[in-house]
Amino acid sequence: MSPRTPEQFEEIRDSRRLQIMETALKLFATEGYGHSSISMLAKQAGISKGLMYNYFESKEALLAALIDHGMAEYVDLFDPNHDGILDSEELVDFVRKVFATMRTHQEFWIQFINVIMQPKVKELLKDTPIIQYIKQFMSMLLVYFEKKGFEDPYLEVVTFSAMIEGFGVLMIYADPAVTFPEELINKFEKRIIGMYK
Amino acid sequence: MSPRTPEQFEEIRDSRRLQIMETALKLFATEGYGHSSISMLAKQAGISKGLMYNYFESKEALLAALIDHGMAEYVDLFDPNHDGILDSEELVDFVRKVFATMRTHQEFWIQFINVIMQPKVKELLKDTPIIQYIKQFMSMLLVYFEKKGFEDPYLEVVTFSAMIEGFGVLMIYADPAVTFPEELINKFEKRIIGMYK
Amino acid sequence: MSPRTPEQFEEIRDSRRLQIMETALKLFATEGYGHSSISMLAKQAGISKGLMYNYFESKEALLAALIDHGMAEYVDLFDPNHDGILDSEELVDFVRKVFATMRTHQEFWIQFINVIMQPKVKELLKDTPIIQYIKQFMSMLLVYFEKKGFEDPYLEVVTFSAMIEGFGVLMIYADPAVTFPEELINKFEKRIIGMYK
Amino acid sequence: MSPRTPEQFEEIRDSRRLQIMETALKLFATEGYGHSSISMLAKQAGISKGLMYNYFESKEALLAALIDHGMAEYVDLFDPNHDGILDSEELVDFVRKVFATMRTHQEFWIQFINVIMQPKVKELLKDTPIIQYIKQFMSMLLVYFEKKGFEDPYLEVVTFSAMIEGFGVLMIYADPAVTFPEELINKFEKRIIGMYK
DNA sequence: AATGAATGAGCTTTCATTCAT
DNA sequence: TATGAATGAAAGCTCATTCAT
Repeated sequence: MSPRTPEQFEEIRDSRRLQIMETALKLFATEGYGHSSISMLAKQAGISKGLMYNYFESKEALLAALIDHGMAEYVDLFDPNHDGILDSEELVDFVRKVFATMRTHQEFWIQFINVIMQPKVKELLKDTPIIQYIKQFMSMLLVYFEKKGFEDPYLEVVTFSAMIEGFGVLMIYADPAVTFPEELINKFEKRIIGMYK
Repeated sequence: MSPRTPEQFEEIRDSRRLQIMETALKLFATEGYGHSSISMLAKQAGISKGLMYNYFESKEALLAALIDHGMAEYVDLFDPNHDGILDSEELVDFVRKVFATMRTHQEFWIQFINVIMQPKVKELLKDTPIIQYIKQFMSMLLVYFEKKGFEDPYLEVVTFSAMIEGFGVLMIYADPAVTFPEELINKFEKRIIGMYK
Repeated sequence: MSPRTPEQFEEIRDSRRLQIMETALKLFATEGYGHSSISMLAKQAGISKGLMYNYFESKEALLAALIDHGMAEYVDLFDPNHDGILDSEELVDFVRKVFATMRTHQEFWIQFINVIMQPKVKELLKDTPIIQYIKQFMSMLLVYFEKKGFEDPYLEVVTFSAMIEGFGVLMIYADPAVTFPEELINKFEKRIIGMYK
Repeated sequence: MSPRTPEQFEEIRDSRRLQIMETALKLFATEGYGHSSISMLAKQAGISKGLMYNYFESKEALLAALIDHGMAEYVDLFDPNHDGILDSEELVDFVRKVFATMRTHQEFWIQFINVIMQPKVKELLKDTPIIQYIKQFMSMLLVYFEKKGFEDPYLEVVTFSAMIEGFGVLMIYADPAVTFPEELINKFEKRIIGMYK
């Protein structure tokens, strides 16, 4: 029982933080941010109410951290860091990564989308850099489809986006007790790649 | 001097009910159900807090009425009452109606979708007949795509659904100050019809 | 359809008043004064809320009227108007009348007692003349028992009162679905008369 | 510095619970359950409104706890745990205990009776085991009076009950500022014992 | 670092009362 | 005389947050 080193303390702090955030994500996704109380959160996380405030300044700060953390997982999706130009390979890569994420983080993905679609949360998002990344990516998409010779590139951007987002929404609305069939995800992925690569 | 007739009372009630529901839809859509208080609702509707309870048993009952009413607008979309069989014409009709709705009730549509996607609200939806209608429609779609000779009809159902839902979500996430361009809606509609008629 | 005479109007008013009061007594007795709302009262009486205020200034005024009216039924019990002296015959008469009332107005009696035992109501009672009558009657009882040669006349007053009140309470606490057996009332009445006449 | 132990927390909780219940009993007795607000209760108990809900789920739950706790004081009165048979000594014991209680817990007794006689409260009582105990006790009384050779044992049960309950009610209706004379309680107790031992 | 009792602002809801008709 | 829509004050209750330990 030697005293813990500062590093160990920090590790404990980090894992606690993460544990709280995971619990919160689950809770906010199922109950909604507004209907989730700190009491419920503390109980589900197995900690005291007071401790939560040791890790997060407020309920809203917890939400912000949640979103930041969640977005970090996705931000590089939208950043194929070749300044401003999207090529065929990168597009395919983007699609693959998106669906890989959906596949491997299915539960997290659904919960996360569920949370960021809540009106209160949308506001918070506006101040987040990811929005800039997404807009940039859209512009790049537009240029890409132009170069590919699509008749109406803007319509193509919309179609492409709608298909991906729509698929995500379908997953959310599927019976939550059932995992979305991976086979289906594969096929849908292939279809999109086939359409736009 | 003479008291109001029952008809007059009914008229008053009906218009007030509608007024409250319209205000509530707008509020719930922008603030979220959980973050909307009856105080805010009353202020925006220009009535007293108490009056709301003269028309709806509770905040949740108001929400339920909202959903019922909103769904009623869409339920016949999913009910091409030719017992169980969907033909090409009916599918085209369905798509046209969906996009017509998006076009003409754009504001309502966006608000409504915004509301029904909130977690607390999803639960309420489960007890609603529309879910049955949608499931039936999906089955009919599957049969339709089978008959049309699509290689993987189930994938087609998903693609079809994803495109429509995805487009709806895009509208919601577009800058709310700006109307979604009608020209774009037209093109996207044509594309889907072209793919599946 | 000749126009109503003023007398007829007054009759209508009086019967409406009575009807409201009867409904209120029942309601207050079963739900408690505090838990009874004017809405419930109006519904049960088959009138509008507004009309109630046409007949009574307030909910409390209705309660006061109720008590006044109820007490009027009992006030002469305590007023054997032979100035200040109670004789054997009058005592018997008193007991008979009390039990006659319990028998014939059983439902009313129970409801009435139920209402006047509520704390809020007790206060109202203090300003009522009946309290004076009861105190006078107690004094007369004391003198009566003294003259009768009881060893401890004050104890006798208490015993006498306790037996009558206690019997009343028993009736209230008996299963409300069942009428209290008349045979039992008779016997108990006889016993008291036997003890004190 | 170091956090409170679970035992300390439990101690705090227990004493607070009791304090709230005592305040509530007093308040409900004087104001009536219906007319007592949580605000008043909190003010009189010197706590915040919210804290009450940390200890009791609702106003009604508080009332139920009150009754449970109050009844616990009396339940063994009605349970002379000799299976089903009441003898002379036990009856005397019962009477003595009842009056001892009235004497020593006079204020509590009056408040408690005042509370349980309120209509809203009677309903709650129905689900309480004490009712069963009282019924059993009544049956035992009946058998006891039969064995003693009383001409009409059922009438005797009623008389016995009426005298005790009636005396209790007299105490409640006596001027609340004045303590009911102990001498009188003694005499009345002796009288009942003399009648039935 | 950790607890949960305690607070108070603000929520949903109820209800006596008013008033235009 | 009669209606019930409408009000607003106050009720019961919830919950993010604080703080002594």
